[in-house]
Amino acid sequence: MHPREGKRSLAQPSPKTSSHPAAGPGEPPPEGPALRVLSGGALRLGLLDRSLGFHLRLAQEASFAAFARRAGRSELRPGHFAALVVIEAHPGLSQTALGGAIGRDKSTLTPTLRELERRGLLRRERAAGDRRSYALMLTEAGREALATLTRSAAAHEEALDALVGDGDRAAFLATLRRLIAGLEGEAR
Amino acid sequence: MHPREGKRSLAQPSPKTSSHPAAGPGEPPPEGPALRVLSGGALRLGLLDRSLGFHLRLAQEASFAAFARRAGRSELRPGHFAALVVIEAHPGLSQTALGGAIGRDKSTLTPTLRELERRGLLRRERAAGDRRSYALMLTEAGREALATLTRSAAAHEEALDALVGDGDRAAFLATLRRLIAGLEGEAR
DNA sequence: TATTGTTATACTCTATAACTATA
DNA sequence: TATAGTTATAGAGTATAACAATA
Repeated sequence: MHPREGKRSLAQPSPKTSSHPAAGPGEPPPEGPALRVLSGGALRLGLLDRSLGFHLRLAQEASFAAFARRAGRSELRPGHFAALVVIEAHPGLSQTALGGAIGRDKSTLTPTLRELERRGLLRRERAAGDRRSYALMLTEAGREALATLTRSAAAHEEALDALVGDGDRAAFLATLRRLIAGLEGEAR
Repeated sequence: MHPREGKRSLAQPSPKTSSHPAAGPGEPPPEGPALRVLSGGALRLGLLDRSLGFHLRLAQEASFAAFARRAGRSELRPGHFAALVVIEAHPGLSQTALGGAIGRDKSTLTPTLRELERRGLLRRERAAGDRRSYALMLTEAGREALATLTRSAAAHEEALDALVGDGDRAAFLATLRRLIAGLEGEAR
């Protein structure tokens, strides 16, 4: 597929927003680069064969790829989708607040929001109390675009559920949440 | 921190190497952008709250971040680590083969390998039978650097194991593998 | 002074295309 | 002609810094 796919840019450890892990200078053995060696079955990697982190990485990439296949060719990229989701959930929020929610600097959102506005998917109104900020809200077209995207997402989720298995879904989700919470706690 | 951390670049659907999922034009709702809303606890996202794909994404990012914290400040980035791992496992392989294994174009590896060579971590010898290609192999320093990185990785794995729990580790890993295999199969 | 959003810049990662030297 | 590796170029995503308008 395309260039820039779901790679994970790993950078040095620096203080970033928060979520995106960037790889510090160290490096992410388990998550590291997208070693599809294991999955592809071409070459084998000793150490990584049993690594949870590595498999978590592969599973996430595979899931991401599968979603991308289903979503098809809309021109909405991930950043757009994220913005739509959060704005729908929190109509009226500011650009800075949105950035905080999805872990992006406000300057990063400027082109994204402008594009969504250009397409008529969102409206920006100067906030009543503070005329420096904009109150973001979806237009009807924006809600529709999000709904379409959401349907693709639902199909994707069904595929994941089928692979995980009904009996294991709850446990699997619980384990993921445990990892998320535990690792975030470790970070602080 | 630094700019560019571990972001995930999502691009449009174009023909890429292969593994990296890149987000097609559609978009990856679940995996999409790094919505740390859920985790951070700031805002809430309706639909994504129960999404396996989304949690997979968050868990992977958290794991990645945790690894980066442990790995510390070596100057080896993810791409470097990946190359070292694969070369150690397959001494003598060519640059093109390495690229295939980790899902990167050969042109992408040129600077990475040059850097590793410059640091004395790997040697490139013209292949005996085919003088167009190089046979890649780690130097003693390269093996040591990899060992250090591996130790960080091991500590990271222990942390993950602890969070997952002894009783669930096998099941969790099995589920991840099922997802990986199932989604890859779906791709073909 | 501090904050919101915009603009100008810069940087990483990755890719495609074209080029050189082999095959 | 086809392949290995290199170089040139491009593009996506993100960030920091500086600026204007507003608090």
